[in-house]
Amino acid sequence: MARPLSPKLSPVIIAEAALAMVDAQGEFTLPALAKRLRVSPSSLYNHISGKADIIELMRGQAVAAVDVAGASEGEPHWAAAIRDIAVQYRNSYSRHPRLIPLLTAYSVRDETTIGMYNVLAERFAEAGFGPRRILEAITVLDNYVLGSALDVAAPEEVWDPGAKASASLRAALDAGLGREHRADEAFLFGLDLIMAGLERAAA
Amino acid sequence: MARPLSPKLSPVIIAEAALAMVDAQGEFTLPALAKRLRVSPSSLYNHISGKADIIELMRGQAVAAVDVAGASEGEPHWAAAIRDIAVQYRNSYSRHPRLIPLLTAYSVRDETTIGMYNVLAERFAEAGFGPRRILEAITVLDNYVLGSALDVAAPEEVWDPGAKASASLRAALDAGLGREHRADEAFLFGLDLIMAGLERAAA
DNA sequence: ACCTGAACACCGTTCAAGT
DNA sequence: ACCTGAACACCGTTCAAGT
Repeated sequence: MARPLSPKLSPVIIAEAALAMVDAQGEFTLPALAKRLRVSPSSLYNHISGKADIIELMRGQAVAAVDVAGASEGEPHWAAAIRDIAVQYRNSYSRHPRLIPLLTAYSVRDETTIGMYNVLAERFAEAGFGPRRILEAITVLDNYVLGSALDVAAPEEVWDPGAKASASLRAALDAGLGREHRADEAFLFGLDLIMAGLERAAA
Repeated sequence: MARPLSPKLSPVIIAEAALAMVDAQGEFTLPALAKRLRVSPSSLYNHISGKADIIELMRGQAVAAVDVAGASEGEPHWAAAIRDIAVQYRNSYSRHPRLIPLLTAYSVRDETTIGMYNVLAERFAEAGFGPRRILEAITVLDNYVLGSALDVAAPEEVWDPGAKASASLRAALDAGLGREHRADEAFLFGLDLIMAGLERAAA
């Protein structure tokens, strides 16, 4: 064996395989990942610096589909452009809900994400917000999107309080739980509350 | 050794020690926890069922200080009561920011948290929301609070895009970053956007 | 009932050796 | 440059043995 003619591995190949494992099982180990790639665990270290590195690669993979440019140029209204980015951002993560808990422990260096912050900042500036308010607005959106993405990842039992539910909570749970798009509808509801508030703040 | 006259351990003792470790180091292992408690690792299993159990105990510990009753009874206006709960809830978590990434992988069975959901549901019903809207509103608040708590936990470098920052983003970062209460102010800004939106939705 | 020590299967990472 | 196999220190959990 040793050194094959064409490499069996690459950062992208590793990230894709790891993401598939996380999607399926909610976690991954280096031995299992190596086995899936028909490779020895130590081989991975020729392409990545450790497990944390793989997690960062998965973040990039998940978010790569976000089209910041489209929202930035095509859309004339700043609020509509920002809303569009938030929706795309959240949808990227909800395609890999079980990845999110792994991401929360690490910081963001992903280019797509930073590109998104850039567009958001420019759009908020265009709306007339000052620097400090811009940082607050981006923070609010980021927090909300990440929290909402976590909601998709959370098991359904999060919302099963057993016998301790009040009548109002019980009715609410019965009305919404198990609905396929429950998390999506709640996300959009809240996003529109936030966007409406930001538009009023701008005026 | 063996069986001391009075037990050296209890779930609360274990949870407190584990929380102290997480606060200090961002993680904990059973061997290290056992060492801190001057006990053998296997002894822990007389009081807890595993590592996941300890994490759930820490969640309860962190959130125990939330006073749902006060907000529920004392406050006449539903929106003010709900806002107060959200603030308390978020503040509990931000006292232990490094705990949050550990929590996100597990579901909630904590009594305080469920009690909080109950009060929220009742208050929203009082405001005239229907069951489905109630579930959405609680979801929105929960997502936002958790996302905001994560923001406290995140290292400051999350917001360091290096040379890739646009002028608007750069200015925003300079204006806000490093400010002691940056995360708190952003949280309150967004919370008030959401609450204002909910009040308009109720009317 | 509660603690111990030995044991198990596993993990992430390093490194000399091979081509 | 890239893969292997052996090795290391460590982890979470189980369980028979002790009192």
